[in-house]
Amino acid sequence: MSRQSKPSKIEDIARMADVSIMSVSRAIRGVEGVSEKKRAEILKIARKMKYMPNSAARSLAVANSNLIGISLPTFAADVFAEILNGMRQTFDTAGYSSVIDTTEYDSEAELNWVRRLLSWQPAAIILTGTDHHPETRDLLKASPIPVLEIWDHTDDPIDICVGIDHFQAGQMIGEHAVSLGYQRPAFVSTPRGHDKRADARLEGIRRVFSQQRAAPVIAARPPLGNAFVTGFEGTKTLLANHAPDLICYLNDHMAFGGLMCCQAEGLSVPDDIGVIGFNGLDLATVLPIKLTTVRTLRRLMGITGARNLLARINGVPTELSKILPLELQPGQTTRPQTDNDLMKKGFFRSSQSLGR
Amino acid sequence: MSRQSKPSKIEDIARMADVSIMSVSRAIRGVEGVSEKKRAEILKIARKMKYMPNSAARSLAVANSNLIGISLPTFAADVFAEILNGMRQTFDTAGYSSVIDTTEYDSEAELNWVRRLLSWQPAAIILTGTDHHPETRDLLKASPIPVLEIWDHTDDPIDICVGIDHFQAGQMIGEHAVSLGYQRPAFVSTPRGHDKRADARLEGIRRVFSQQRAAPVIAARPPLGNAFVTGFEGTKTLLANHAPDLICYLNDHMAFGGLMCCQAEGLSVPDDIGVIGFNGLDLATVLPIKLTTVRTLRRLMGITGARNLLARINGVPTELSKILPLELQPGQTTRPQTDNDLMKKGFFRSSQSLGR
DNA sequence: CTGTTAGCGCCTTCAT
DNA sequence: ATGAAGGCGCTAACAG
Repeated sequence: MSRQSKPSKIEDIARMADVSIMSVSRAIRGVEGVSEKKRAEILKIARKMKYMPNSAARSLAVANSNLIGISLPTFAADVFAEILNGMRQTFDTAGYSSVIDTTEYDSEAELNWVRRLLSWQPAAIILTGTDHHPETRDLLKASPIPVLEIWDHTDDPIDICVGIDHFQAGQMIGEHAVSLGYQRPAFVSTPRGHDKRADARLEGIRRVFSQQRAAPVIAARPPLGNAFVTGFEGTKTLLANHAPDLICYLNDHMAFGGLMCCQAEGLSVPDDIGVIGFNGLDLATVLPIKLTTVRTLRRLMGITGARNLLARINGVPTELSKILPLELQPGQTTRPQTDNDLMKKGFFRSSQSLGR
Repeated sequence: MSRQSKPSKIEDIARMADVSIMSVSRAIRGVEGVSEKKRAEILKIARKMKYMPNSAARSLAVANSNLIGISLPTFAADVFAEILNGMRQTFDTAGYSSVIDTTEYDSEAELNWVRRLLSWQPAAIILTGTDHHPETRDLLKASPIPVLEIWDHTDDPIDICVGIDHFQAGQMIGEHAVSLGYQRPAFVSTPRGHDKRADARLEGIRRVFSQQRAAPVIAARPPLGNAFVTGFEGTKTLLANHAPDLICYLNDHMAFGGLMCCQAEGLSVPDDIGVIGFNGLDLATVLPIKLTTVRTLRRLMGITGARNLLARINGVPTELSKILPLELQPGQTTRPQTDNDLMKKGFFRSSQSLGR
């Protein structure tokens, strides 16, 4: 096939339309400074000549671009896919393109990617979490580029952030578990230090159990892998070495793997053991029993983050730090909260009235 | 915070190092033409001055970039995430950045994205499937940019392709089902025309059943949504209106939703009804019974595609069209193939000996 | 090995 | 409303 000899540039169009280069530039960008008549004609000719702008040239001239960099830990988790979806839609309609990176939870990799991305003078950069390589922070702090940190929350963001409070999420789970009377909780997570948010949630649970029950929380840390599988395997080793009456999971996928393991081990949920997930994924809606979990507003998070970031790009003031609410969703994988109901009604008091 | 006054450029470094701009350019790019002594010194100064290259300027000068565009239907499917992972790793280490798009199965959206992307003179473009807007094809055919079509297969790719034969996959499922003696098959899919690959697989199943059993295949097409949920819902309406003895699913996630539905409806799998998935996802490994499915090599597909594409970018000859193998994995969600085993041993013959 | 020259395609600025 | 001149930062191509 005849591969296009040479793409046309605005100069070619200017020559064809018998106008100056500037008129073409203005016409194409849609800025004022050309009569409507001229503009229409120029655009017609541009279309006929299959004109395609050169973003590099434009970017060089204006010292920025319509690229937005997005760094995620991984694609292998619906959670980030959903956040991403919410953002991409917003950016896409605003004319931005997404340069995406997956760090696999490696801050060095993130740093290298940020470096490469900055060379494109992107319109903005989005990072997952608030835990980055110090040089990444320095680099971004020193640049005029808007930065959004998403999913986690901090009082000291690089620029702006939208997320949830993972420690509080852990506390929420802990409070609920305590209110249901659980005594020997466990948490199936990822390798230590791998995911700061996971660690924060575990700390939240621990805080509550240590304060209100003086009980430890056993942490199981299966090796990395598919979430369903790590949930399954983590539970298996956990049950082999301990006798928890409740297992909390890093997320719903792992909780599902855990449920399958309990079933395989002949344990009945919630009679023999309780299970709590995290995120409130759609997966849970098809299960025969409703999963106790914490609902996170992932899509909203993506949309909110994108909106705030766009505002910042356009110089409009916006909230620098936004925390999204969490909602504990009691299900059938934990024991019913009869006692708790009674307590609420004031029949008797328990340790619950102590905490927080 | 003091936001960097003005990023340094190679000219600044040249001045500092007391050499010409070109020496700096060569030193930084790592090309020959500078003495090692000079290079070392230049790099040291560059680091000290926190030099950061300007990709737009480079791109403008050399008329290409190290951006690679990747278009996927959606993130909401592990399948594409896995393919993407395989690719990204390869590209990343080769120094490319990924500009990613999700079309949500809309060819117009894909076209618009391709247009925007082309303005960056990317090193390559990757599209999912072989079914595109005609203008997308024209645009890409006319450009000198390498194009990879992935996941599906065609004899007439835009440029090169790596994928599987979805029609053959359907036939594989059909053959297996026929060999197990199923008579009233159904297929739970997506809305008609939404996903060409889904349609191709259905056709493959239909071909086999019509040839070897003169039996139709009922197609259920639940509205779009979460795969687990659509699998569940599609099965529900299917069972309300028909009495299939086998349900094939678009993918393992939907098959899982279907299994949950069967359970909810009081049907025993595989005694009352058979279930076949697609892809061989890790999810299946944690289920109490092994899912009958077709294994696809998604990660390999990503890696192979990336490798071939890199070769093409570098002008090295590579295979233009690669089909990856499929493997039917018999599981416990379809009835055991005793009869079939007997047939293999030659005890008696059946319609099986007719086809193919 | 080193430096000079002349763009790459577009946009800002300043004339008219 | 229109156009001319100059530059964005970098790199081929050529000259020493």
